[in-house]
Amino acid sequence: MITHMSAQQNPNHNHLLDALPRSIFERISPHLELISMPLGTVLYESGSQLQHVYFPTAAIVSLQYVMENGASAEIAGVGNEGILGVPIFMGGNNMPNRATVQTAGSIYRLKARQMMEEFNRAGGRRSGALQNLMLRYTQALLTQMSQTAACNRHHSVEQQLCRWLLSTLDRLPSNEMSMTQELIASMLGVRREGITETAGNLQRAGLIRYRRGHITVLDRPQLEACACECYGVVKKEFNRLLSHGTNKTNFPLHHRIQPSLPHQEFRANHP
Amino acid sequence: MITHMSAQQNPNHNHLLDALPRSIFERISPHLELISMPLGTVLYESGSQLQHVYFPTAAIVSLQYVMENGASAEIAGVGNEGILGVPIFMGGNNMPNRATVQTAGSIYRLKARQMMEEFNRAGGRRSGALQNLMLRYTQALLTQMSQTAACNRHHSVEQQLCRWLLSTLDRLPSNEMSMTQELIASMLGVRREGITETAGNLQRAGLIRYRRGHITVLDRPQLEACACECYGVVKKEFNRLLSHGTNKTNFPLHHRIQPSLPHQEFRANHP
DNA sequence: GAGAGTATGTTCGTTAGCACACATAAAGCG
DNA sequence: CGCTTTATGTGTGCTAACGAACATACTCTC
Repeated sequence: MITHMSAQQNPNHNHLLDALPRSIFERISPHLELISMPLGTVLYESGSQLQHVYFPTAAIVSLQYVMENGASAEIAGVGNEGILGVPIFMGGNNMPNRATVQTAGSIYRLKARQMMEEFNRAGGRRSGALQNLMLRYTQALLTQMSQTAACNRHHSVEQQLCRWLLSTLDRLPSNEMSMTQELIASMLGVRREGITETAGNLQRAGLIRYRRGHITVLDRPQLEACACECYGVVKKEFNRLLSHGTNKTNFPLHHRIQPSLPHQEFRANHP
Repeated sequence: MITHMSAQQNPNHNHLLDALPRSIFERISPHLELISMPLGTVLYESGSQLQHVYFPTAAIVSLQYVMENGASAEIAGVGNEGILGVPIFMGGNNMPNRATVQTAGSIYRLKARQMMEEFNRAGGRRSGALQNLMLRYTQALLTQMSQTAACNRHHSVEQQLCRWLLSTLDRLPSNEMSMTQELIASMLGVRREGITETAGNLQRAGLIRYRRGHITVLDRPQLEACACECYGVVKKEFNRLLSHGTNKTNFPLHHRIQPSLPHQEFRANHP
């Protein structure tokens, strides 16, 4: 169990938990278990019965879809800004996704029963604060997924790599991440060689530096300029939907320069 | 307003509305407005304030993301199995998507206020039936979006075209749809020429037949064989999450035989 | 500090899908 | 009915990303 601390320095915190009203937090905190999650842990598999929701603190978890032929693609990432196990309170219990730990760290775990009890605790005609927060997070997740869909359709590997690095960076305490190119490739659903080449370009341009299994972001603004719009869109939605009360979920969006090459249009839909 | 009819023959029905308990349905039905939606109507734009939720009956609406450069991609489709305006009850009010009518037809409209009133109407510790249903639908939507993301990453235009035809077919009363290749291309976010070529192949193989603006599905099982797994995964999730009580949302995967209904012609050019 | 294990670099041929530029033909409309 | 609009058909490069098969080099462990 943890106390409701304001300490942003505390590494063991999750923005959703932090955003809960004190009264609610105090009710559930005795049931929170802090668990250490090594890289590669599978929190749940496609179709498995979910028993818990998880609130990552330092850990980052990747939601991926694994295809019949074994290929995979990341659908969304979840770090200290979010929660895993959304289908528990949405009513479907599970989803055809796998949740894999992409960055080791600790996670708070809460039993499905306790979660549901609080989720359904309503004050008369109005829904409770936890329900409210969870639904808003779920909407942000919807945006993240839909943006991933559009991004996978239209953006280059380079743009996507930049986007991915930035969103991972936002969930980390420093500007260095422990991450192999192979792992990134499997997240983005592209070839490892493609990442090697692209990362090489970024390094030569001075945006990042890497050595065997570690990547350091050197020039964040430039990285944002190279990323596709998707990064900013998702970030803005998370801020809009989840910054309230404590400002902990409110990340500033760095200056986004837009050199974007004038693409020709795809013939928009119904003019 | 409509009455709570069991008539599956009635063209003006929406599976979510049909699945509501009679008592709830009777409360909201006086507020339902049936509106005719021509092709190309934009129900809402990215970032606009949503005022209503919409329950399609014969109409099919496409949720798309429109990129900065004008390119677009369909994120999810919504027909008589669903609802539009999910962000209203999720708490975010809007989303960075556009909702465009892809197949003309009628839609029930309900004011946001009425929707919220019923959504938050809870019986003590338990959430109401409407909330329950809406959250389950939203989870199905999550699955649809995540599947679109994975599909955009890994599957060929042919597989995607088959998937798209099938899921559109599921929402139509007959096996013919009024649809130009240009429109399909913009939905899938690919070039029109790519659709022309692929559709030509499918026609030559006898799976479909088409003429200027109309496509008829001739061999559904074959089409399913050519589609990627995504079609089945999404369909199964919708069935799992939304077939309850009345069996109206429960489509069998194969052989969906339906008496041809007279469906209105509409102008192929956009308003 | 040497070797094993694994991460990264590089190459070459292949392909799906793109961009552009048209030709043709079917509806719709006056 | 002929004319215009719009949907579809085709062709010719072109490029990003793929697949496979390697060569190199870092690090961790023993």
